[in-house]
Amino acid sequence: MKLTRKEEIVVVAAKLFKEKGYSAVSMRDIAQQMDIKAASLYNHIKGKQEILSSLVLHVAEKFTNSTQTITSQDGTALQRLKKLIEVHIDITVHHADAIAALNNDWMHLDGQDLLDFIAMRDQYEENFRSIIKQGIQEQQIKAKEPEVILFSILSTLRTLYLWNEKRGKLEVNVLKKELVSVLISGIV
Amino acid sequence: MKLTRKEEIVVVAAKLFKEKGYSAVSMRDIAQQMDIKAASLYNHIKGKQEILSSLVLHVAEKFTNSTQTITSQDGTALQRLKKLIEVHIDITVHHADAIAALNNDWMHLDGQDLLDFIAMRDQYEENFRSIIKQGIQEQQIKAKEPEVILFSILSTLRTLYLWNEKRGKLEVNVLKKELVSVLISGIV
DNA sequence: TATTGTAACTAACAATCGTTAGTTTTGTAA
DNA sequence: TTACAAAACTAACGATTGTTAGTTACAATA
Repeated sequence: MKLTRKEEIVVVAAKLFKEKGYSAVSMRDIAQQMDIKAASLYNHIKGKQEILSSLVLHVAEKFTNSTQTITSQDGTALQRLKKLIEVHIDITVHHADAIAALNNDWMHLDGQDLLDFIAMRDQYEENFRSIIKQGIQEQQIKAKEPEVILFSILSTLRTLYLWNEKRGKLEVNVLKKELVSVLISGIV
Repeated sequence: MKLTRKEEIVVVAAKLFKEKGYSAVSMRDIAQQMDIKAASLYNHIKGKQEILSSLVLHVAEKFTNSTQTITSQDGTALQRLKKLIEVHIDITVHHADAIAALNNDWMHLDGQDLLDFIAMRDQYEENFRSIIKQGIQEQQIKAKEPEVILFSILSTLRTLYLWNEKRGKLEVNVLKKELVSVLISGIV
């Protein structure tokens, strides 16, 4: 599929944001990477903020929709949790750069974009939390602090983008299987 | 213990860096937070870079020294792993803001500081990795991909600083016990 | 061929950046 | 009270920031 010029800009910017963060990347940096002048970017985008919000909100929607779907379908808590991990890996593999911005640069969103993001993130976490609590109630999951379990799994999934480059040799399906096993059954 | 004026600046800056990242925080922001003018900061520090390197290198040394100590002492792989998690929690609780910079702003170090940091980080990871491999060899740890186990535990520990605020009610010793259990024995 | 839309350009803007120089205030010790 | 050092100040610097205005190059369409 062919990208529009705007999409090209967003892709290039995402790669730079991942390296140095949103604030440390100038419009001139982005332009240089595309072999044009900074002013030319404005033929395609409204401003720097629009690049960030395109990047972050798009992938945030993916995550929120995924958890929403999984929560609404039936299945045991463990089946849902497994599915959640797998979906997370899929999205990460295909949108690693955007996830970097989602993790590290979301606070530079402004106005309604920021509010929308926070709402989506909260909803996402709440869905995740309810699955864990369901699992504890059904005695499929150990009765540990739900927040400790939530945090532990979530932080691993969120940081997966950093590790995706070094994945290299490891095939996606193997990664899914191993990570599901480690996160759910532990390492002993 | 009373802080020097320089240390005060570093503490204040760390808090701001945590919120918006190193690049998005100006010297005027830091000065304002201390109720002085930006130029006055330079009576105590050489520049913005020095704030960052004080912050990051100091806590990086703590981590590297801890793993080094644990690796050099005797004990089974699991005992070491448990100790490693506990030490990580201790450092996080006392230096949450510095860890934010260590995680998110290390790439803005320059020159020798950057090289020193990378060297310490690599050594730290290598120590961690060797403990896991030792555990697999001794059949105390499941024969999963070592990198998956390493990454999974490490990303949880590294992101702990984000979660430390919400910890609130949860006492440190309880957190240690629960997190060790979740990371090592899983959740089922 | 003439027209039109896309996408590049040059030049410049006001604002903010980290930082320096030189000066004044403040607190402490002689 | 005087002397000195610490720590603040004002004013300004050159560089870089995101962005705008106006113009030009080029390809597709009528």
